Amino acid sequence: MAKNQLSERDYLQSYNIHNYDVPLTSVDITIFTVLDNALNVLLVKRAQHPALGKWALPGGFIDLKKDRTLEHTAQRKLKEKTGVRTSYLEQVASFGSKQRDPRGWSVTVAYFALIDAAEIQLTHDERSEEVAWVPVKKVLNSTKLAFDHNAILERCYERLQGKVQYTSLPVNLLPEEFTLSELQSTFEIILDSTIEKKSFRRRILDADILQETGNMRTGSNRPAKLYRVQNQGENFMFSRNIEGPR
Amino acid sequence: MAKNQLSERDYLQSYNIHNYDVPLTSVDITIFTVLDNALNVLLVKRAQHPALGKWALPGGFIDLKKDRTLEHTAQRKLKEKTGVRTSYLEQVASFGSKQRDPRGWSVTVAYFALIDAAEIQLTHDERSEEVAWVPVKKVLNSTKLAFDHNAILERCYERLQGKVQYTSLPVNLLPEEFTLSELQSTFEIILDSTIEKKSFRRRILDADILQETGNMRTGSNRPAKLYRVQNQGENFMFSRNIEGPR
DNA sequence: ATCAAATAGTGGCACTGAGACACTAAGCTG
DNA sequence: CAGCTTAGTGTCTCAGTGCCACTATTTGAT
Repeated sequence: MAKNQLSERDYLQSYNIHNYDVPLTSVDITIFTVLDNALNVLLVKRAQHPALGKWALPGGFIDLKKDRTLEHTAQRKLKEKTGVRTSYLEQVASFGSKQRDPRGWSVTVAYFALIDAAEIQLTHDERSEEVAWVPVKKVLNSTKLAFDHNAILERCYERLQGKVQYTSLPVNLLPEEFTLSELQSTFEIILDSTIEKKSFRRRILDADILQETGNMRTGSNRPAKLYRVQNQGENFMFSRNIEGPR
Repeated sequence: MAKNQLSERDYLQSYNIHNYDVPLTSVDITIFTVLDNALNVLLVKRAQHPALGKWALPGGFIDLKKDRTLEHTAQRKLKEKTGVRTSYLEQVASFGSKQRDPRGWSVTVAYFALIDAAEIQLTHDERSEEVAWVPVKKVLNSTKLAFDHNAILERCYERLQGKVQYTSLPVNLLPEEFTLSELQSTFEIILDSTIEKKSFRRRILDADILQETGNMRTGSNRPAKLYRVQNQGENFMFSRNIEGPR
């Protein structure tokens, strides 16, 4: 073939993506937080076609100029909605099909993020989209999101629940200092089940994830030790699944 | 904005993807098999620019006409190289950046597949690419694959090793009937470590994944019971990690 | 002061599943 | 029949967890 006799340079010179049929490619983020003892997710009300007026996960197209990597795109989206820069961010899966977007074949790369709601205020962004925290349960039970965002949310939720079985991910939903009870409660909210106190404490403490800050949380009863994450934030493994008492 | 006063129909009518800067989007597959007591991966020698002449994971662009979903694209690629239709196929992650492809911003969705090498013969395909099984270890140690395919392979390998800790995935690398020793050996090859025989058998058997076929594998010593997968193939969970003896 | 309520945190036993490893079982070969 | 090889088992130990009752420390009401 003639093509193969071209040098790579000449080939690249003559290459023009606009000559090909390519899918739309975007990034969507499921941003979780804990609010009022429930796991919430950040939704935006679409201010543009398609699916105008519907609630959706925040997301959008890759900016070929500004974004260097997919993760960068995700971080940019996160920042636009929440103002948060540092946060736990993990790629979950990509969803692509001919059907999922009325504009045609499209692919979206889904991420999930964990943030401490207390630290941020939602950003009504320039396109004046509404932004809101909504309980995950409520969304899954009764909200029809734009595109296939229900399916994406479900997958992110599954992933979160799955990882919480054997990692300390939930620390990312709390402020820097927290008590073991607060942490346990966060685990319970995500797993939607109770955890036996002693087992939980043993596991967390034995895993050497946390370090005492020396401070105490005081309230209307016995004060509790405050902890912070040990090894610069990253998640850490346990040896077994967590199960609640029968 | 005027745009918001359009009906969705009019908006879609006027929408043309060629007016936007979009990334290239493709699908790549890491096809694993066990050959000569080693985990092998299928590589193709690129017959086209870019990276002409380099070894790469099989993959390619989404066919917007023929492919209905990403998974369909992956299956098509798998079929083109191996002729295999049914096989374990799992999406691993997407890799996207400005740098990874010299043609510009590109995203690839990586899958991995497990097949029984005995059942297939490699297809020297129409573009006359060379196709070969190569030991994973060898590739990771000493082969510079095209694009970021080394990183993709590593991630797929990690995912495989990870899942083998708590699922019965390796059954997908074996023929329909197999002995427990063969299965154990497959686990060991993937994990690159030995597993204690009794523990392995207890776990697999207690997990209720397998069913005896009634047949025996005979050889130059005591015959072994043959098993097949119980519940139509899907993987199944164990309760703990597998660890080799010290 | 004292006591109750509430949450923090611990002691300690039972159970389960995995590691270890020696043992038995059943075929083949010479 | 002895000896090799691989299949498959018996059983002890040990670690991590479930369970649940117990102690500890605070606030606030009486």
